Amino acid sequence: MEEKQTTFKPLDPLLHSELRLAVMSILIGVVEADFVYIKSQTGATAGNLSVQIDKLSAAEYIQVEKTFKGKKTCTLCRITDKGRNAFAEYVETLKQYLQIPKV
Amino acid sequence: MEEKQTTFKPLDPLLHSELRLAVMSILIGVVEADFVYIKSQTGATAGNLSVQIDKLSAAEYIQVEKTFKGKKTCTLCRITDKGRNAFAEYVETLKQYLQIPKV
DNA sequence: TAAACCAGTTTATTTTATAAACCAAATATT
DNA sequence: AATATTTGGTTTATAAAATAAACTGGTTTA
Repeated sequence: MEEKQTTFKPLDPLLHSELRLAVMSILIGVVEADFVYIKSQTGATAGNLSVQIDKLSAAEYIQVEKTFKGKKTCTLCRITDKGRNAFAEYVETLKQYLQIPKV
Repeated sequence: MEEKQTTFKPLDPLLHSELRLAVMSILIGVVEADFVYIKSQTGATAGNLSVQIDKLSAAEYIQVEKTFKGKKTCTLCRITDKGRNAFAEYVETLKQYLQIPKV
């Protein structure tokens, strides 16, 4: 019987992405944020952001609501409980890699 | 004049990789480690590890020395000062994303 | 001496990230 | 009023990355 990977817990690939992590980082601190705001804060292109938001949404880490701001469309994002938990776990896992003591 | 990406500093792409980060995490804590040990600690395949070690080596984040252990070849790795600095900076940058206060 | 094994490397494949091109609606321009 | 421009995105094509499969050269074992 073979022993497996004792040391490093795998990192959630959905969160281990610069842009998706930045999006989650923003959303964890606010009630909600819209596409335009997230775009400005991250400096991402609209296309890239759109794709990454879709992925986070498909995983149910965030919830996306399409509304209007006056006459303009507005894409609102909120983190879900699942997303919050995943983020917290990602942070704890990463601490092992970064040699940062837990809590 | 346009304002750019105020909030998130870019993450060093060489370190923002699960396996390369694990390798650096190991090497930061020891004087040196060999290929076989790193492989066992990370659970990586030999091929993948070989490629990632090459990349870290090409960036001079680590130094690779080919020696022998008895009659067997032995690939020794050590972190460099450049690697140590890059790792430290990566950790600090990441803290922003993870909402962990700096020092 | 051939079969299996060890320590890796090289190459091919899959996955991922990213930007370019596009679209519909709203607003501004002549 | 027609047309040009901007806004808020989505879709698609391309570039880059991660990863495993296949391979190599030497070593031990049967």
